Amino acid sequence: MSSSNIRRSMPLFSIGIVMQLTELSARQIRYYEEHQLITPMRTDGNRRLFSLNDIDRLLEIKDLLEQGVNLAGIKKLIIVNETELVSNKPIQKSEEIRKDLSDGELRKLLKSELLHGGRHRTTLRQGDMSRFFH
Amino acid sequence: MSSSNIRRSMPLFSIGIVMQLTELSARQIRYYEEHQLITPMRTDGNRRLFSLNDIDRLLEIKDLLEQGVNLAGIKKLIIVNETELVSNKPIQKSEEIRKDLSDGELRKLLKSELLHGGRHRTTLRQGDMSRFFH
DNA sequence: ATCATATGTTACATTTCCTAACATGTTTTT
DNA sequence: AAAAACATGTTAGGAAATGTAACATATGAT
Repeated sequence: MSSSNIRRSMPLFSIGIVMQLTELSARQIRYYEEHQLITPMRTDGNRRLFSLNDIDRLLEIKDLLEQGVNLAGIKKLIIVNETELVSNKPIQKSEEIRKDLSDGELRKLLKSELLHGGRHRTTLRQGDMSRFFH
Repeated sequence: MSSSNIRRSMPLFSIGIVMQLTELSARQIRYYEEHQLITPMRTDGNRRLFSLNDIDRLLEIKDLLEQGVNLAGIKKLIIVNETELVSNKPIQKSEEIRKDLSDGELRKLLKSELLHGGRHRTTLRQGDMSRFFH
């Protein structure tokens, strides 16, 4: 870790200062911590201590919230950004959760669809069709 | 544009078929279009026609929604992904919207904070402090 | 041409997420 | 010790995503 990163992650600020710097309420700041968007250090007396990275993160959160993004989305965006910055590599296309449909099933559906203009009731699971159209 | 991309963006499917393939309601699909997450073609009679790209996009939307991301967040994530895929370059750090604080103002605050442990009431706009800690 | 079905649009009802407000106890400062 | 700042918990209110329903238009089959 570079010396600048060490400095930027050094716990420095109380929540009161962070409130002023970010114009967020204490409630909001704690709420974002509760949802693991920031993880400030703690003093012996259990007070939060925020680093410059925490503050930047909070400003980014505030920015995205004002654009209507919710916490779940912000979390993903932050992770993407960090992965980017670290690896400098393209992001892995959103997890391939799509359940597979057998080639046969899907070909039949498509053929039927294209021929008849579709008037059937087959219940289908979601599937990625990219294999069929290169 | 490659021939495969042409094929993947060819308008093929009615909303009924897309409902089956994605297990989304028509209401949902139209809602996502309303919020410009997809832009299917239209027939002369104003019926929607979806491409394979539209379907993949819808599956991605469904996936992210199930993970709790709202539409604003999905829009940003999709844009990020597409930018990635096209440029294959790291993403630009989320727009530098942060209003500047004069160096003097901020230095004064930090000094006061570090020295006194902060007991002041200055109203501050949000600012990026990275200039002060390299 | 007619009929049945799919789709389009619009409006209202319902549920979940984020914020605000308050209460209470603990730590820190002076 | 008294005051200020902070921690945690609970509660209530407003906005977003979806369901549902009503009615009009388009499409395809016979």
